[in-house]
Amino acid sequence: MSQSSQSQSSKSQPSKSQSTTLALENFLPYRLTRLTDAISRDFSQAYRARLGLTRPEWRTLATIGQFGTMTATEIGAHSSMHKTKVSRAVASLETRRWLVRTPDPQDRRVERLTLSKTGQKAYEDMVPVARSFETKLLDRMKPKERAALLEGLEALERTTLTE
Amino acid sequence: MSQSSQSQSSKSQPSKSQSTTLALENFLPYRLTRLTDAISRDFSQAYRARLGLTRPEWRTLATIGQFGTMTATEIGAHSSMHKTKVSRAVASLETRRWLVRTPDPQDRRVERLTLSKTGQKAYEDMVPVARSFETKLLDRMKPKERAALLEGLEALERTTLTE
DNA sequence: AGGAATTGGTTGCAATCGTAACCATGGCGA
DNA sequence: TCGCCATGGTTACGATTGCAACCAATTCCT
Repeated sequence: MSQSSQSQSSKSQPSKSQSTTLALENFLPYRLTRLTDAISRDFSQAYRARLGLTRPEWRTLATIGQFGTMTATEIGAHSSMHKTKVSRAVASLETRRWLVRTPDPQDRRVERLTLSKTGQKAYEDMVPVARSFETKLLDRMKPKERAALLEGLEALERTTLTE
Repeated sequence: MSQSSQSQSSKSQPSKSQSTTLALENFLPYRLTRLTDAISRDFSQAYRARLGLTRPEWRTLATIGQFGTMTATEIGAHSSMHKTKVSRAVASLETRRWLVRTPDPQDRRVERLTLSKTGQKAYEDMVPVARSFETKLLDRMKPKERAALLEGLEALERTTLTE
């Protein structure tokens, strides 16, 4: 599925003693980035091919699609994106006419962002694609493994993310 | 630990029906990238602060440190990096005099890359740091969760990575 | 033996990204 | 009400990235 990462050279053996050495291929941060890069690159192909979106644009679309109307700051908070990324993604979606800005009458610094009809269509087009991508990913694992992954991820998120 | 990702807006509720909507925060590719970004950013701070290395440079150092002597292509294969990344990282480590290139007498396209004494020192300096980073990460989880994470990750790697 | 295709590695270029600086508005205390 | 800090959002800039093109050396095929 993923051609993005090269294959491991499975034959080469360490020439240094175990204790002085770190096995990169077993190192958790490395494993996570490698896995994540491959998966998110595969998935990004889906929305890039289908909608011509970049990743920040997809996340922005997904967030507004999920909640209906949001401010740029809220989008950033919900999709873990820096505000400059959100700003540029919003600008790009706006020129595509997939979203509309309306000034907030209460606070003129704020812009309320809403999907246009076209943007909404695009979102609704992508939801089943995303769902099936995730399903395919999980369905290749045994039920026990799948459960383990979700439990483990949740635990790691709990201890790592929310301060 | 990680200030890199913003906190979730835990109060906002979806304004769309469940079925038409995708909950980004539960979407596996999103969860993985968010988690991975946070972790690898935290870890990168460690080697950036200590050694002044970028991520490709750290991976290169780690790979040569692990195997002793390698070619650029082998480094890329073992650390999942594009050859241009490896090329630039090697060049940078070379100007620091942390590694040495020696031409391969058998095949003059190839360069054999070895750590200098200084580079070796730097590597040996980082190994315990990396180990303790990983340990700290895992030690905050309950044993059962830790086991689940590792089992789940392995399974996902198995079905996703190795074609 | 002698091109054609492959491999190892580097470089140019355009796109993307994060940091910091910035502008405008709003909240707040004296 | 005035000044000051905080907030929402955009932009300029340098650094990093991936892709494609490239050069040199090797292997393959006939």
